[in-house]
Amino acid sequence: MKKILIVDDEKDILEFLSYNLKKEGFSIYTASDGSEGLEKTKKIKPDLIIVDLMMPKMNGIEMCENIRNDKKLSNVIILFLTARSEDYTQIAALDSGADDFIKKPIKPKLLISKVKSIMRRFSLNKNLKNYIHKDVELDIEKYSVKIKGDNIKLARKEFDLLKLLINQPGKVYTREEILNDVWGNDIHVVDRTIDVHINRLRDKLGQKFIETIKGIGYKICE
Amino acid sequence: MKKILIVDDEKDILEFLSYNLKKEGFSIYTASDGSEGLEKTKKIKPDLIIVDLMMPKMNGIEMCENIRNDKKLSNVIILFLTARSEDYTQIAALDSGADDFIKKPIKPKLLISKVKSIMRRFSLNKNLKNYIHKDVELDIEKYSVKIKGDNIKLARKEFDLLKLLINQPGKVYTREEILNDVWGNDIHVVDRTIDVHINRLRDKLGQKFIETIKGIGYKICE
DNA sequence: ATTGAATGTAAACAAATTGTAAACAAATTA
DNA sequence: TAATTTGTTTACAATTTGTTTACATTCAAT
Repeated sequence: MKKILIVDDEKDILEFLSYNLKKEGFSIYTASDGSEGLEKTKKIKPDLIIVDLMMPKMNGIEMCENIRNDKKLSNVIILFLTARSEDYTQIAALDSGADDFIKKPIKPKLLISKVKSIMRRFSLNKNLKNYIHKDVELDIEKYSVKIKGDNIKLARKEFDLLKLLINQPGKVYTREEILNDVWGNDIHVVDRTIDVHINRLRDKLGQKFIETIKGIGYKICE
Repeated sequence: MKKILIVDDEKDILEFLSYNLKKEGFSIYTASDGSEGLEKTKKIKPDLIIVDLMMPKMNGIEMCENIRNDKKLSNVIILFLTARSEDYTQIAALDSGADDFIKKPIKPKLLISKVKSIMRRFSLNKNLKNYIHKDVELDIEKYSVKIKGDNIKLARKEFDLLKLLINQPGKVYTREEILNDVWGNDIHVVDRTIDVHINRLRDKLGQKFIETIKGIGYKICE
């Protein structure tokens, strides 16, 4: 289910947006200022953020810039809420990294169709995501892996395995999960095979990158 | 005088674009949704259409498809307005016949130079596009390839294959993608054929120009 | 500390993928 | 039509990748 983070200092607006978007089946998270918004963005990794331009403390623009400067977060979509009186010229000049704008007062129907259409289009190229964790960077489209900027070579199974694990660093993947994801439908392979590939990954990525959880499976160290 | 039709549901953006383009001497027409845009396209026959991808009702892509399917209108140039972080090389809009993209937030100077340059390009020649990567230069119109300025001769399939790959150096193209793009609709060819052509390309362009990603496909080295 | 299950690891082997040359077919050109 | 170029298939070699196995090591529970 798609996650949406809403950042606004006005409770009314938070509730209004939450209500309308929940109804459409999104999972909604909220924050009441920019710094809280940034924190939650890192923790929750939402698919889309709706943020008010005018907030006390860290404002929306700052938050937006912070997110765009963080490679790990750079895939998120950001929509700005703007006051009616602000004209497009001013907003365009900001160039803070927002994807689009929604004008107050917010009309539910418009909001929802806007959110849905942008989600739809972004989800089309979702499988072209890049993952970055610690020194390791992997580019799905280029099938390339970098450590501290240097390219290394992974075999296909190694790449697929890493791609799965790095999806959620810290999450333990059981052997069963791994087999289902990496080896797919009819698995005609002993599960110890995984261990060997993990081993080879460790040789290439460093021994401490992947942790063994005895009796359960493997995970990428946070 | 060149006619431009702008299609967007947001009044602000319509005004913003109108103002900036009128100043440059274009005649501007506007529409606020896809269906109105389609109507006006038929009536006015603009030289260029700027359309927002994010619209409720008939969206930009639909409108674009409608226009491209109408032979009488098919010469018009279409520019899409897209959200900032969308990867425009991937979105479906490309297939629907868009010619180029403008990212939000729109900066007046960029907008104008883009509009002018694309008008110029199209008035000269419809699809004159050249690719240059490293020492290799290919001229689509002349069907010619140069290495360090020296002409070399490629067979047609070799040229088409190179043209595809060089589109996005670094991106891995699977055999399936290559077959679809280079061999087209009904493919009656074994995919090993690709290997042979890759091989011949390597003979002519140097061994290190194209890289094999085992189990996946081929890509041009960055 | 002992024990036993789980995991690490190297080596051997199997399978898959790709490189390459050669033969032939199809298309193009003279 | 003949000659030449281009495209395709095929066979086999070379290489890479994937899997299993056997044995070593680790770890946690007793």
